[in-house]
Amino acid sequence: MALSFEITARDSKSRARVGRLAIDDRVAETPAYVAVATNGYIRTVEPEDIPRTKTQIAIANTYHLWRELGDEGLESYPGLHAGMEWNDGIIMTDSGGFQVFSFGASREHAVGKISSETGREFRSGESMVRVTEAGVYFRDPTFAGADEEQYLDAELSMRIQEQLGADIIFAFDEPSSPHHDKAYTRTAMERTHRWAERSLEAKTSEQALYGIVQGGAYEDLRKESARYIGNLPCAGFGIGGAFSNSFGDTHERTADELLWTIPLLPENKPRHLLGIGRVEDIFVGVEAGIDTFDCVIPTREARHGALWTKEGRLDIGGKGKYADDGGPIAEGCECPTCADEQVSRRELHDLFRSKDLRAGRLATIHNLYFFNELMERIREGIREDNLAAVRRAYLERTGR
RNA sequence: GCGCAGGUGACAGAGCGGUCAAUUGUACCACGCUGUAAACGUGGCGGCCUACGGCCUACGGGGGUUCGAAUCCCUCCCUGCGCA
Repeated sequence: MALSFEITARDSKSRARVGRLAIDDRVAETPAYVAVATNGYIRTVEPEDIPRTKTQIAIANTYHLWRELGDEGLESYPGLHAGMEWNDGIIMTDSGGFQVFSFGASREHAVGKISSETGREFRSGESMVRVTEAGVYFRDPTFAGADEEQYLDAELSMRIQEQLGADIIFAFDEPSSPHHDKAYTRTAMERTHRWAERSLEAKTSEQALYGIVQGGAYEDLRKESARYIGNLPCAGFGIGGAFSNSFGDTHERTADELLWTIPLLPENKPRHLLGIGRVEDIFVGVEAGIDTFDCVIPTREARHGALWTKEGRLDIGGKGKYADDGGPIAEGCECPTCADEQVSRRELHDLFRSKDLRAGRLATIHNLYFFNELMERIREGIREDNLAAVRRAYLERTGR
């Protein structure tokens, strides 16, 4: 099993490129959108739906699968391709590094909320993780085991990722947080570098390992991290700790971070932007030279009733006006939901309102298709050296 | 006709002398979601106003008791169940 990456076209006005990412006979054309399948499946969607959404790559999560399956469950896990009943696509696993942030720093400034799943109230302002040089302790009441704390480090992350059997795996990292100052951001970045070395060292499989660049919003740190990680013998590179306009950040800042980082990474290896993004973000990333993106937006927002179109995001599940709208979700959309099942805005709205589980599936299929089609258009745009036309087609009507 | 139980905001359903414009859920409205503790979360939800405060109208109708009533009493109307 070996990753190959071939650049087949370039944009003359930006760093955008078209590529062919292959792992054995699994192939993805890039730039590509990666569907998020945290727990080893894309929520609400059936295995047979995946190819119909033009999805080429999916990403599952080490931490959440470990939490769900436990050590024993992992022993007998048949692997993600079997688990997802999806043999043709490329599958990645995130290392669990993001949970260091989402259970940690992101909670420290978060607004309190209640999980309806567990009925448990999680107070904001309390980190649930303890980061040490060796690894991270998670205080997670929803963990399969009954232990007070769960310990995860680079070596264990590699072992779990090997058991999960994705094609591409990520180094264990500590994402930078917009809540941290420069000194801590440096500390986390340097730790991430050491953990990347340990991840490479610990890996025994043939899986392609991506190192992760951190460094937050600081130019010197980003560059330092890109040089460091870029020099490691990784199959590809992830760029982490980018939040676009979340957490008070901006698209411009994301663009800056990418522009500092990417020129320092090997030209002929794939680059993945972790956790981003929305349509505007995709253009920013592609033009900066990103090859793959993963983001929960298409799937999560679909379940929340929001449908993505060239007119922008429509709150079909939430807005009463769609009860009287018999039109298609998106004019001319060729997705299975719109073209095959011919679901109207009204029908979808009614399904959401009646809490019908089919709503999430239909919406998820549409959104995934929408983003995958966007990527297809972007590839065409780069090949034709007219990315601007694609940008116009997607962003003009939303005023971005 | 008699007996019993009830009539509370769009609906369901708490409250049972003051801290009640009234708990909670649903519905509805607005907003949010970026390596998924999210098929979810936050806020609003009688009207009016020179709105971190005030005024009015409100707990089936009417009338009482009381400094004060959604809460107690009388009466009328209505609903459900039981007996005729």
